[in-house]
Amino acid sequence: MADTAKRADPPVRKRADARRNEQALLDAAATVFVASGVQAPVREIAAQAGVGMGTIYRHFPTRADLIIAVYRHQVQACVEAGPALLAAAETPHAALTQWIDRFVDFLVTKHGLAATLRADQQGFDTLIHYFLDRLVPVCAQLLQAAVDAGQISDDVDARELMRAIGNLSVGIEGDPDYDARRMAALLVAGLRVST
Amino acid sequence: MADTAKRADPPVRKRADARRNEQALLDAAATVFVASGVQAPVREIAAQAGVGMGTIYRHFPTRADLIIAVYRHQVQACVEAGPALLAAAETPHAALTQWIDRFVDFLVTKHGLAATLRADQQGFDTLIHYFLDRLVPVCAQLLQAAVDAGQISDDVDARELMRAIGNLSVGIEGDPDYDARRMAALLVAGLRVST
Amino acid sequence: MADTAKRADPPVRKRADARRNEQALLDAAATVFVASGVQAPVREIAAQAGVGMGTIYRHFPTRADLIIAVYRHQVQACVEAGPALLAAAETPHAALTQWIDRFVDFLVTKHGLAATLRADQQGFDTLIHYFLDRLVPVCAQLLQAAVDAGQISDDVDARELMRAIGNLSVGIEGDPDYDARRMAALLVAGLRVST
Amino acid sequence: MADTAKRADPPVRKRADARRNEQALLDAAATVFVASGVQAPVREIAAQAGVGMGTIYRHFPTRADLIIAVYRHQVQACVEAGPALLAAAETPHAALTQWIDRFVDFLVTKHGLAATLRADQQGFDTLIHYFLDRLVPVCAQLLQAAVDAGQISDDVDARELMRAIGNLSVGIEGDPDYDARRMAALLVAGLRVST
DNA sequence: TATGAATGAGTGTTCATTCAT
DNA sequence: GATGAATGAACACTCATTCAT
Repeated sequence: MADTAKRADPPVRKRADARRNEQALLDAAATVFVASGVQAPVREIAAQAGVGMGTIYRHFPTRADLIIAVYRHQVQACVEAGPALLAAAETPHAALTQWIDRFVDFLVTKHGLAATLRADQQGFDTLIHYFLDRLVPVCAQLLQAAVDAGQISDDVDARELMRAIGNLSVGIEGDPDYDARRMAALLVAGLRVST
Repeated sequence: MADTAKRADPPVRKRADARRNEQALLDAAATVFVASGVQAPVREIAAQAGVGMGTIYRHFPTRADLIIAVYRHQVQACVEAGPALLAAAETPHAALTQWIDRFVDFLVTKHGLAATLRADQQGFDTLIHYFLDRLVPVCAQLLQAAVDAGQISDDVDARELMRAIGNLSVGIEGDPDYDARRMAALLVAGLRVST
Repeated sequence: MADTAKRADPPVRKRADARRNEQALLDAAATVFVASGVQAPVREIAAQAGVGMGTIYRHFPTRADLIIAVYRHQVQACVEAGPALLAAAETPHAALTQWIDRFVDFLVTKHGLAATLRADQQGFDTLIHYFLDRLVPVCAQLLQAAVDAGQISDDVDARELMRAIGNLSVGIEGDPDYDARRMAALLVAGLRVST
Repeated sequence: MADTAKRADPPVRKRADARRNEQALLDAAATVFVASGVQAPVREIAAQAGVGMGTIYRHFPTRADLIIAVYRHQVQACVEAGPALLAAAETPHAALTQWIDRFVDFLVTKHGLAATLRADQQGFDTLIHYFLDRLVPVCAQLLQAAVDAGQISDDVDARELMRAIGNLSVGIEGDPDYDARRMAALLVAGLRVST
C-alpha cells in the first residue's frame, strides 16, 4: 500500500498543486482583467496570482487560452440561458431581447473583453472563434424562433449580430453616458418587421 | 489677380519641400493606418513617407495631431453632409439613416479610426473629442428633426448614438461577413416609434 | 554550524547567477564610470557586463541605484574611518586633514563620482543626499573636535565643506598637474585659526 | 563712384547684418546660459536670438566658440583687474584674495560656466584652455608677488589654483547654503605661510 | 548669407518569452 | 513542475548637425 501510495499520490499531489495554481491564475487574471484590461502585462497577472511567469505559460500557452479559461463558465451560462429564456419568455423576440441583454451584461462587466471580439488584433482569432462558436448557435436558435414567429425578418445572420453586439459593448468605462444595453436593445428592436 | 497670386505665394514658397513632406506624411499615415492601425510605429509611417522620424515630430507633435490631420477633410465633409441630407431627403429619419450610413462608410474605410472613438485608450481623449465635437452637433440636429417629425422618440442622446455607431464600425477587415452599414441601419431603425 | 550554514545557504543559492550578474554589473559600471562618467549609456554598461539591458533595470531600477551600489562599500569605509582617525591622530585638525585626504582619494579614484555631488543635475538629488547624509555627520564630528580643541573657528558648516571638497575632486583625469588632494589640504589648512 | 559703391557697400552692409546677428546671438546665449546652462540646446539659443540655427553654426562653429565669445569681455576685465588690485591692495596676499573673489564672482553669476572648466567633458578642451590661457598668467603674477613678499610658499602652481577655484565655483544654484566665495577664501587663506 | 526643415544616431524604457536553476 | 532572472526586440522621443531653398 505504501508502494501504491507512493506511485499514486505524487501525481495526484502534483495535480493538486497544479490545479491550485490554475485556479489562482484564473482568479488573478479575472481581477487583473477588470483592473487593466485583457491586455495587461503577464507579469501583473503572475504577481497577482503569486506564481512565476513560467507557470502562466505552462497552463495557458497563449493569452487567448487564459482569457477563454477565465470566461468559460460565464460563456457557458450564457449559452445555457438561451433555451431557458426561449421557453420562459412570452415571445421569441422578447427572449432574444433578454438574451442579448444578458450577453451585453456579461461583456460590459468584463473590462476589455468585448474589445477582444474585435478582429483587428493579431493573435486573437482563436479567442474570437471560441466565443463565437459557442454563442452563435444559441443566438441563431433564438433568431430562428423569432423568424418563425413572424416577428423579425429572416435576413439577419446570427454571427453578424453577435459581432455587432460585441462591438456595442466595447469601451464602456470611459463614458458613463454610454449605455451599451440600451444601444443593443435598439438594435434588436430594429430587427422587428413592421406589422 | 496674377499679381496678387504672385505676392501671396512667396511666404508659402519657402515650404515647398515642407509641404511636400507634410502631404507625403499624410498619405503615408493614411496608408499605414489602413495596414497597421492608428497605433502603428512612428518609424513605419516615416519610412512609408520616405522621411526621417524627426520630420513627423516637427509636423505632428503628437500622434493625435497626425490622425486628426489625416481625417480632417473627411470629417468636415461628413459634417457638411448633415444639413444637405436633411434638406434633400424625404423625411428626417431618412436623412438620419443616410447620414449615419455615410458616417459608417467613412469609418469602415479608415481602418482603425473607429477604434479611436473608443474611450479606453489613454491619450486619445484629444482625438475622440475632436471628432465628436464636430460630428455630435450634426447628429443632434438630424435627431431633433426626426423627433420633431414624430418619427423617433426623443430619448436618444446624439453623443451616445455616435459612440454606438463608432463601435459598430470597429474591426471590420477581419470579417467579410460583417456589414457595419447594415448593423448601423438596424440600430437607426430601432429608433423609430412604432406607429 | 555546518548544518546552520547549509540551512542558511539555500535561500541564497537560487540567486547564484543573479548575484554573479549583479556583481558583473557593479564591476562593469565601475569600469564604464571611469571611462565615460556616471552618465554613460545604459547599453554601454550592459554590454560591458555582458548582460541584457533588462538585467540592469531589474537590479538597479534607476541610475542612482546603480551608482550608489557601486560606491556603497567605499562610502561606508570612509564613514568608519572618521572616528578611527580621530582616535589615532595627534590632533583633531590632523585627523580632519587625514580624513579629508581619504575622502578625496576615494573621489578622485572614482571618475565622475565627484561630479554627482554637484547639484545642477536633475534627478541626482537622491544620489547626492545618499552620500552627504552619510558623510556629513562624520565630517561634522571631526570639525567639532577641532573646534573644541581650539584649532579651527566654529563657523564652518560640515555640509558646505563636503561640497567644497567634492567640487575640488572633480574632473581630474584631464589635467595631470592638478592635485585635488593638495588643494583640499590647502582648504583645510585655511580653516585654522591663526595662533 | 557708383561702381565703387557697388563694390564696397554690399560687403559692408552684409557685415552690418552679420554683426547684428552676432550680437543678438551673444545676448541670447548669455540669457539662455543663465536660464539653462551652457549645455542648453542650440535651438533654444537660436530661438531666443530670433535667428536660424544655421546662423549660429556660421558664427560659432562649436559650442566652445560661442561660450568664449559670450564671456570674452568679462574674462578680459578679470585679466585687467589683476595688476590693478596688486597696485591698490595693502599686501600681495590681499590682492590675490580680492582677485580670486572677483573671479569666483564672475563664475558663480554665470550658471554652468564653471562646470566647463572641468576636464571630463569631451570637446571642451578648447574652452578650458581659452580661459586658463588668459587668466593663469594674471594669477601667476599675483601669486609671485605674494611669494616675493614672503606671504605664501612658492610651491603653488597658478594653473592648479585656477582649476581649484573653478571647481569650487561649480553647481551653486542647487544649494543656497554653499558659498563658493567663502570656500575660495579659505583656500587662499590656506596658502599663507605660518609666521 | 540666412533660414529652418530634414536627418538619423543615440538613448531610455517596457515587456513577451525563454530557460537555467 | 515551478520559479523568476535574463534576454533583446521594439518603440518613443530628443537634438546636434547638415543642406536645400
